[in-house]
Amino acid sequence: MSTDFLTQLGLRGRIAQITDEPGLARHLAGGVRRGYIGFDPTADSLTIGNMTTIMLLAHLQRAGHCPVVVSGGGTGMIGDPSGKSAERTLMTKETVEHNCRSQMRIFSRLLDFSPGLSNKAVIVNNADWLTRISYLDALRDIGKHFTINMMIQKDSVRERLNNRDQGISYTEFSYMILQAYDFLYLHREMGVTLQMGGSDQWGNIVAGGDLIRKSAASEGRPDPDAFGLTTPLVTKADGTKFGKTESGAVWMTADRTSPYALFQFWLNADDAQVVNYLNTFTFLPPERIAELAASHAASPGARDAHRALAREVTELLHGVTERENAEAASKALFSGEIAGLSEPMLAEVFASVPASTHSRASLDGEGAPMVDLLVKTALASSKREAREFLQSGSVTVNGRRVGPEDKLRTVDLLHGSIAALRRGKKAWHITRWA
RNA sequence: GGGCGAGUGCCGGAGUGGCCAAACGGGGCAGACUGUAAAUCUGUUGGCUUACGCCUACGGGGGUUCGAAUCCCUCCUCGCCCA
Repeated sequence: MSTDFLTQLGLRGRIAQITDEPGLARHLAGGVRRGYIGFDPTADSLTIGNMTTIMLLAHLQRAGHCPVVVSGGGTGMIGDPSGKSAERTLMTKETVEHNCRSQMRIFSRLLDFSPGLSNKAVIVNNADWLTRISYLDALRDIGKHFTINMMIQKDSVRERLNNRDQGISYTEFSYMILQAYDFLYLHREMGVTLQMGGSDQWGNIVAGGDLIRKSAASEGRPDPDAFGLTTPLVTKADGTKFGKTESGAVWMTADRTSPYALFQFWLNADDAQVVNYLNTFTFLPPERIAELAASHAASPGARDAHRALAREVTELLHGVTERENAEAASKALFSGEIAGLSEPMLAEVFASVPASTHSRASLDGEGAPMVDLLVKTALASSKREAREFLQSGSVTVNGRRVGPEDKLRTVDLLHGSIAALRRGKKAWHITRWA
């Protein structure tokens, strides 16, 4: 199809580790291959952290291969100890199932599931096979191939073993075996030969490959093709957690993170990371990214790269229309000149910004105190905090700065019905008064 | 099953009868500077109150005391060691 899968990922700096690079390259060149990534059903949506690995599948498909999404309905009932400092609470079966189903809508945005396609994307749920194997079979057929010695070498396990306050349960300890079995099962039943994931999954991925080889060996079969590839975990410039904002994680669905919020998130990306993000979260060709990098280096203040990043990702996840709205809102809001906008234009711009409607009568007489308004619109979490914001001059109404004693009156309304509240530089809330 | 130890705010982590809404660090938020960036500096970070102050909080419940995060009992959870 297009560029070779590994080459493409290499150009983008998306490869952390590969089990057998030359081997995998040869293997991929030899035909349409199937590669999979597992996703934990810990929520009914996925975050942009998960997006980094979904993009691996997307690139795989674009290179002509077949991506397989494994929804962790089975493993999700156990919980992966990787990267977790504490034992997790088990989710109910119902929650896990609901989350699995709900996540499917996301994959269809980035992967092509068209029935006619020869390398169409496939989605499976590992609950389908994991819930069927018996404990005894698992111990005999799978457990035999794992030594405890090897398992306790794993970083995530070792950390928990050495931790004075947090142990690891047998349940989570066994997680690796389940994930390895996934790979084995997919290899046997669907001809999947590649497992991918974030670099924190390296241990689990290697274990899967080992299991495939060992069980083939024990049955006297030749060495099967089983490869592993991991992608670097995305971090912020300072190496801290990525994908968090004031309101929590950045999600891939509009019900949790609005297209506008998503757009803003990328627009505000650290300079040092923009190019990396472009490579990771967009399909823009490396040449185009190089151009953007050059333009950013030449004039960082213009933030062409940020804008391109925000546009690409928002469009990818929410479509053209939503992206246009988000972009228009962003532009209007931060140019500061909302007061000059026409009413229909305002409506369009604000469609993607948090909004609420209030009773016009409450503005009569004295007017509505700003303090209360900030709390009502959730721009402040308490009156005390609201006062703090007002005092420090971080709040504006329709572009005009307001103080702790100020009240909103009918005459302040834009077009007779709208008050656009802004706290700090980035937090907006539109109030309508009817 | 037995012995020992731990459970504090978003996180880490002090505090071991009143001076504790709780040191310190991180994170968050806001302000300044800028480019809706980073770094830096400043402020702030349980709730109500203009404020004096009040209320809720240190795993759950009960108790001792004028007064408890701090002492006692009990339950829960977790860790370590022994079996």
